[in-house]
Amino acid sequence: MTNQNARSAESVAKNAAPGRTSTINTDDLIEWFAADARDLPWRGPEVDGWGVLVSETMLQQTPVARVMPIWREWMARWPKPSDLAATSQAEVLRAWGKLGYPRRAMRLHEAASAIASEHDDTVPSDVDTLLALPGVGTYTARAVAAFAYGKRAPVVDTNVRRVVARAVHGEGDAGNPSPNRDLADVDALLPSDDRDAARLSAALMELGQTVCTVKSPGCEICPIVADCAWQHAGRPAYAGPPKKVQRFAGTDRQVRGLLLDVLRRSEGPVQRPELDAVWHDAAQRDRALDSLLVDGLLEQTEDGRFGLPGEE
DNA sequence: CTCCGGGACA
DNA sequence: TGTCCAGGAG
Repeated sequence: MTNQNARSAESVAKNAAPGRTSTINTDDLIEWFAADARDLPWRGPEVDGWGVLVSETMLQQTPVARVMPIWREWMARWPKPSDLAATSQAEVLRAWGKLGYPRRAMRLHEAASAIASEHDDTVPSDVDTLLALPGVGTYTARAVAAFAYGKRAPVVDTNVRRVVARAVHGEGDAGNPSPNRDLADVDALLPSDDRDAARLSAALMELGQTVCTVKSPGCEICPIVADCAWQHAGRPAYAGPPKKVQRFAGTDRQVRGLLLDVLRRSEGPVQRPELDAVWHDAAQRDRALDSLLVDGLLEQTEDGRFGLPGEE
């Protein structure tokens, strides 16, 4: 195992100066991950690119605990992209359940069709090819390349951004996302070897999720605390611009969720009054219903009822 | 920059 | 009640 970021006398000296950029010991992090990583189902050796793509899509803005049962069910029902592609949108939306952001399910369904028809039913390993798939963005494309195919690709999610902001830059937390800067920061940390780089990417995410957390970081058990610029700077509080908080209660998002839940739980299309019952504000209800139709998450039947797409 | 779900936990 | 959670797209 090679390590391009071995700690040097110079970097240790730099670490001692608060507020300065530091270099973390990537070997320590990789070793820690090998010993302490959680045993998540999509990390199994038998999991292929499809399993990783499904897990990464489900994990977008969604906690691990909620994803696990749904991911297992999907893998059992649809072990290959073509299996999902052959399924109706209505069935896919029901199986997505209450994971949230159901447009993800529609995009994954579209991606499965593209993979089946254009990529020989095999999830691509090339980042640019992955990026062309619906629902696959900067994060997911690199996560699949690294975790499924062991490639060297900077994988930057909210956790990695926080770890880098702290350990490398000595800041309390990351500011607004800046994709190019974030990718460059992480790229600079990655060993040149593909396998080691992929392991480090997984380790950085795991550290941010389980140790270097937002509220109560476990610095006392952190494998790279000796090199952490934030630690050396006295763990300063976040000093950047205030982060934007999105409301949920009372928003169109909530109404859309309530409407869709009626359809998920019904056998087939329902009459308008059944939908109207879920929300008091008629104008907002209509707006939400219309947006669901526009998004293709709902369809209207010939006789005026509403149902999940692709349903009779 | 705004919108897009939903649940758990302080 | 507020906050966070393996983001992506318009």
